[in-house]
Amino acid sequence: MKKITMANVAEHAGVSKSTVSQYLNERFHYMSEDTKIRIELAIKELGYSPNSIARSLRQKRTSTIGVIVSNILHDFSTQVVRAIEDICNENSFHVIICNADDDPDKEKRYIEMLQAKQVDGLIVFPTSDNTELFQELIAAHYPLVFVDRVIEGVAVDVILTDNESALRLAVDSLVERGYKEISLITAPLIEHITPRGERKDGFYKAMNEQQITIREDLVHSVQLEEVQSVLSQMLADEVPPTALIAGNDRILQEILKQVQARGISIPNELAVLGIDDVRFAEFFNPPLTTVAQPTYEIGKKAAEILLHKIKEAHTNLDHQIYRLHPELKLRASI
Amino acid sequence: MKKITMANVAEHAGVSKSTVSQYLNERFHYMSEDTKIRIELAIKELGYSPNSIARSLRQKRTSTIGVIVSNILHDFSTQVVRAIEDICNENSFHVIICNADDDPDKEKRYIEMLQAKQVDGLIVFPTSDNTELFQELIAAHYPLVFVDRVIEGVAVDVILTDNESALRLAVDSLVERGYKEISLITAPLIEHITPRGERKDGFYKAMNEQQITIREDLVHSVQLEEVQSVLSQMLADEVPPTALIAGNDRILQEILKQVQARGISIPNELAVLGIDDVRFAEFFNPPLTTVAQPTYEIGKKAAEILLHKIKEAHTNLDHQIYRLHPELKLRASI
DNA sequence: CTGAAAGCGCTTACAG
DNA sequence: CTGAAAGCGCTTACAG
Repeated sequence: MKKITMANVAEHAGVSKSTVSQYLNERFHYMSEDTKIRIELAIKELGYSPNSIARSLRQKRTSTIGVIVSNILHDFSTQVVRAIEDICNENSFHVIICNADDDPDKEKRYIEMLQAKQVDGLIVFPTSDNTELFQELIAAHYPLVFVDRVIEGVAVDVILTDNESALRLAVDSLVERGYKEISLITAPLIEHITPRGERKDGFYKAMNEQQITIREDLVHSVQLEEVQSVLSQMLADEVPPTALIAGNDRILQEILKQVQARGISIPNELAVLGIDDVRFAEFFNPPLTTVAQPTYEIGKKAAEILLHKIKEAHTNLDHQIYRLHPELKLRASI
Repeated sequence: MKKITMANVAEHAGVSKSTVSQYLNERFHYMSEDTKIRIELAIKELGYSPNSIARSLRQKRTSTIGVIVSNILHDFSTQVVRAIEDICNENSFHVIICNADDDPDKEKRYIEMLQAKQVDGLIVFPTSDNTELFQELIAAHYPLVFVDRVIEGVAVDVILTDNESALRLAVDSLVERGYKEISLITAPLIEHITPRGERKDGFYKAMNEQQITIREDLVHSVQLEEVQSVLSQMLADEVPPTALIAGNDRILQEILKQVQARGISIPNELAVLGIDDVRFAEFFNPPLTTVAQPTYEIGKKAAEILLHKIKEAHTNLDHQIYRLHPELKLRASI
């Protein structure tokens, strides 16, 4: 079966390619009913389907956007992506998803790949090492939106959780219940990744507001692999923490592994509160109290802003940081 | 910033477009060192990046494959997709992922969209209502591979878990531990979806081999929303089940919700075994025994077969069903 | 109301 | 060793 092209349809219907093209693009202004029917029939009989590659080349747009997530293993990413897809579907846009695995080189290659594929715009959960590349894109008025992370020196719209609020919700709900020896474990700060820093800052602020003494030995920013040992160490302390805040879903999982292995009873022996409303929170034993990020809203907003930029003839360079509000999911682990 | 094209580079370097194209495609056979350097420089100075849309139009291939998953909410899908991406990356292929949400219409639209985008091949977790469309693709020698589901009348390679083995592993491990009142809950069979049917068949076979009487009132194929009521009903029975097999990850979650709500103790009051090694199995309380599908191997095999077909000049129509072996993850819930 | 022609940015056989 | 020319399958201004 050879590929059927517009030329074949035109010939079969006895009209010109231009007319077929008009038909496909629903520009029926002056088209006679007869022509319309003949083209419709020809398309059906030949089983024609248009080549959008050719169309994109000519039109210089692809109706496709690219999404580069920093790490697809976080539930946060999948949920945000889901929302982006919904909004794009509604607007007849397609989405290509790439996973940078928190690797700036991979991120760079994906940006180049997506540019080569002529996507109309980009939503990125950025790493912090491609600042220059991002600046170039912005200088070229290329539609770009960041999610989750603010990069210094990159003047672009960013949509993220209000991380300080998230930690205030967490700390306040623990303090209300009388917890004082509160520990926070986040991923490493060295990489200057926004949520981590903001969550730590938020933690300090909220603790101060509650006038709880912060014990520096209970605040850790470590790699996933180190969570276990940091935790063992803290639990072996003379005055161990009575409550634990997990900075994200994967840290929470590490914590729960140890809780399980040691048979620690939640919340009697240790209260556990996670940032990110993991899927198993509801039916875990006990059900886990979490702070849910507004993932759907973040994805929705990011897609809406990006599509708006794409539709504008000339993207203006205004930009803004949108902090969306998290929600406490009070369950039984604190 | 205007888009730089190959013509600009050629002019800047003082050579023809053909030569630039040769350079980009690393056909250096006869190219003088001088020319090479001039082109290299021109590319850098102008910040040129090739337009792969134009390239694809000319070459009639995109080095991109499409993947249509039946339902992205299953961990199974994400894991298989991850493997597909890895293999494609290694082979410089790109992947466009679409989620059909178990909706044949959506599936059809995605197939058409991906065809329009001229993807070089398709990996599909098929619904059973687009038989004709699939047959057309095959008749046209279009590279196609199915994952997870066999569709009657569609002669194509299928990669899936050996579902009968999966249920034999499940049943045998329960029987070994003395369980006799074993219940199975799967998703509805009406849709003729392979794993569901095979798992049920596998259950019957394994139970017979073990010479355990099958109680039909403990075998259910129901919608996700009905899992709760079916379960309540069974547990209220005079002789309630002592062990429960969840046909997939989402059914398992429904079961665990009820277990949690009623404070049922696992495995003392009820043993629970899930098909699909969910991420929380390891640190759940108690850790959950599961049968893990060989997700990575399935994705890898599917991608390898598809890429092989794409590289063959003329796809032959041989086809085969590959059943890959599942693995029992023995933990503490049985 | 419809068609001929140019052009999107590449690649590739062919000529020299 | 390099270039001129044709063509991939569309869209679009323009002419009639």
